Amino acid sequence: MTAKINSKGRGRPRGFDVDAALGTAQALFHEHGYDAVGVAAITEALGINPPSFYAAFGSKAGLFEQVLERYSACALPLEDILAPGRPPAEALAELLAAAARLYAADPHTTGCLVLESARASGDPHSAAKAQALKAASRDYVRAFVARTHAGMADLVADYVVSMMSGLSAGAREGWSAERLGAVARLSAPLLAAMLA
Amino acid sequence: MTAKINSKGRGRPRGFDVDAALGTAQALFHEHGYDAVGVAAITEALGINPPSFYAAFGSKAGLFEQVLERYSACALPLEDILAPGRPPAEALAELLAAAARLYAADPHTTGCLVLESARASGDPHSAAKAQALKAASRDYVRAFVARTHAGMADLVADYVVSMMSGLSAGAREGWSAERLGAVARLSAPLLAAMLA
DNA sequence: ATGAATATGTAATGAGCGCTACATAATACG
DNA sequence: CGTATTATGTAGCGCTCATTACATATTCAT
Repeated sequence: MTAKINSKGRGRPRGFDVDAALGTAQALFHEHGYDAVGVAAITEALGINPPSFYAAFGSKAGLFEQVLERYSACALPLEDILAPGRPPAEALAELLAAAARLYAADPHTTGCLVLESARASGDPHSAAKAQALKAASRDYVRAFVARTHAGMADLVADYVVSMMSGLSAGAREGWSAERLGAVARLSAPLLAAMLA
Repeated sequence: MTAKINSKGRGRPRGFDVDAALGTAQALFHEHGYDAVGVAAITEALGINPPSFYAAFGSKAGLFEQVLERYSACALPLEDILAPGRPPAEALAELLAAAARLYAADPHTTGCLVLESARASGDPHSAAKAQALKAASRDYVRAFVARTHAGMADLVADYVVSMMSGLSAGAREGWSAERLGAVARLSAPLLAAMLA
């Protein structure tokens, strides 16, 4: 096993910034999808050659998993929006509003990378990883609701995740942030009624 | 231009049923997606060779367009459910319920073929066709609502289409018809309030 | 029968895919 | 210094993809 203490090894130093490369790859995957982005496109965007790519990331699927985790870690701050003790209806309404804002923020990276990657296209292993991350987010919502409204937790979590998937699909077709926000806002009274 | 009067031409008769082949291709595309289904898989499933395939359908993209139109024509009877004169809130609620039922009816062909194909993956022309069909359905919903509630038509149509996309995404991950139906049913009071 | 028209089977084409051998360059340790 | 270690550049691997030449088979019209 390679120890991979990257900071200062013995050999030739790496000629490119790995973190910046992850960001570039994330943008490419987000804009065009996993299947449509080839290794050649990534190496060309990074100004490197295939061997450097494989030495750093192992494989295209491996890079994509890193990108997925990087995205889901900092894209939407679930921990902040769904803070324990907060009125659940209000928190979930803001979650949908934040999603609508985020999904249409950059016209090059519309929608949610995780939700849009959770399809059975191309590599099944990568799609399974995205589906696992989506399920984890759903469980996070479910647990947040269950603290105050145990009986409604599953149903509410399914509804919120479904609406987020719908917002992501709309964003991918070019719907504006205002248009998505208007749709997201419709769920607020519904959530308030369910979580009275 | 080839006249294409297929019924009785002069040459050698076709050795397979074109309509049945369209159905087989529809099932393959629906289960695995456009990119994941190669021409080889289709010809093998049909028991024919590539030249017969191209003589009958022109290209993979051309076949997919035919499949998309075939699906959107008979998958969900919009004209019946959204019959003019029907109470709009009730009709739209049934539309969502019917979608939930349809999307999880066959475990091999989950979700909506049109909505799931409306992503920018692989061939951009095919994705554009699916997006056009999705937009057409949205406009159909919009026109139905506008007959009685002109001011709410756009917003309601966006909401309904977004929820259908969310239901389709859930179906693709194996959610049962009951689970999808429970989510769909939540929108009924919301629609009733909007279209009072 | 003869020829025009259409479909089929065999086999291959060029392009792109993810990925890798191999030699070379650049660094750290002894 | 020499040597081990790591990264890079060049070039190409085997594979799958959608698509097609080409000759052959089967039908209709004359």
